[in-house]
Amino acid sequence: MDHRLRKNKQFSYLYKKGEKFYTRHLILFKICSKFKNYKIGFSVSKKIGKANVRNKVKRRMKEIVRVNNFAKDYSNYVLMAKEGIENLSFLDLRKEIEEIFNK
RNA sequence: UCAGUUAGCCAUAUGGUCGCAGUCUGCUUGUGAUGAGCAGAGUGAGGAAAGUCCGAGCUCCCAGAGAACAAAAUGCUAGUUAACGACUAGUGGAGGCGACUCUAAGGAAAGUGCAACAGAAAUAAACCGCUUAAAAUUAAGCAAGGGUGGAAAGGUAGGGUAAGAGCCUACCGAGAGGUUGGAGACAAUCUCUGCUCUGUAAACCCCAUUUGGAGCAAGGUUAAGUAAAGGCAUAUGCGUGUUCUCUCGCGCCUUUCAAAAAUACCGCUUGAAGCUUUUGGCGACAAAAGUUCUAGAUAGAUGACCAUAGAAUACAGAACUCGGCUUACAGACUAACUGAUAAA
RNA sequence: GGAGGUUUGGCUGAGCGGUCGAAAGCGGCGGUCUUGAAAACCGUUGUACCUUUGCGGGUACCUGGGGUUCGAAUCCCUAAGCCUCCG
Repeated sequence: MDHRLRKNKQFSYLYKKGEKFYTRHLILFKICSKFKNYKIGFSVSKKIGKANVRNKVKRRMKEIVRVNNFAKDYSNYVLMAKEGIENLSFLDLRKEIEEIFNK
């Protein structure tokens, strides 16, 4: 099963209609899905850093969500990174993602 | 040993657990169509992948040929290259004790422009001066010294003179001509000319050489329109820098709407390719033989944890593909050479 | 990925290689007016370093670094930041 969001349309739909949660370095958009499946997309803007930094942040977020299985409900998510996230360690990032999914 | 110069090379490795993206094979299954799932095998970022500063391939547009103009680029010589504004070897110039490094390096006597302020004067000659005569003014001669400036009529020394001056001589510099060496840039040397003619071309320009435009978001396949509206207009129009000539073709341009539609597939990775050896060349590089196939995504693939070794913690992530240039960078290693000190 | 533009004082924004630390406006500060404020009018106003008891004076700075030129905000090279566009 594919659990990634890939279409530009789906992203803009979530940005418009989704429910928002904030922490210091993250924003989470959430909306209920009509299928019995969850999907999650990751967004890291150019403000965060150069290409290799952005890739690293995205990989870490993917890894954390996959290992800890945070996204359980049948919903669609977009996890957006804010400035400053590139300086967090792996463990700090995990704490923060845990926090935002508990909200 | 210390300080340096140049060239090259590496850019963590090995093992384990979970996970990602293509490819191939096998099995299962499905759609209007492309497919989807599981298992196994094997592959998976860089020296700069970056900046996009040059040059090419490739694709589309420009109807074909010729001429002129415009615009842009390059600028010592010879070579290398598919090509280049790159590279190599040299020449001239600048820097360094040296190894060596840097160099947008054609033309100012084709023409035009500009040179603020200062200074008497800026391409031009007399402010302070010097000398002689006369006597406090003037006349004649001079350009050595002072001062201004980035630049002031070749420089230094000697002779000469009323004072001076290439006025004369020697050396240096400059120009013209010859000879020799070199493929050439140019170098060496000889003779002649006492030798006015600033700087700027990274101002216009002149000379020589080169260049059609856009870029893979190019463009194509499937599917889907002989859709609608407006403007110009039947050759005096349009045809990708402009103009002209000949041949030729055709209506041309703009806007809006529709479809899963910035979609699916192709383009997409075998290429002026890499590696090894030999030969030619001072070198850039070329030729031959053998050998290898080694990313191809499209919200965009490499991460997390543990162990061992360790100097490796930097800069940094392919997006059609090559050749360069430029910029960023923790460090490790190798070779050759230079200077200083010490010892033999 | 590709193509282009731009950067000048606290902000906006002119600027012919020389009189330019730089026009003009907004803003700030001081004054006039007012019981007080606003508006209006008048004046003034960049930063850093050095020097001076102070007034004042000098040097550097037009995104950073080089170069051409006697002289650069302006011309050339190079790097950085910001902005726009694409079937």
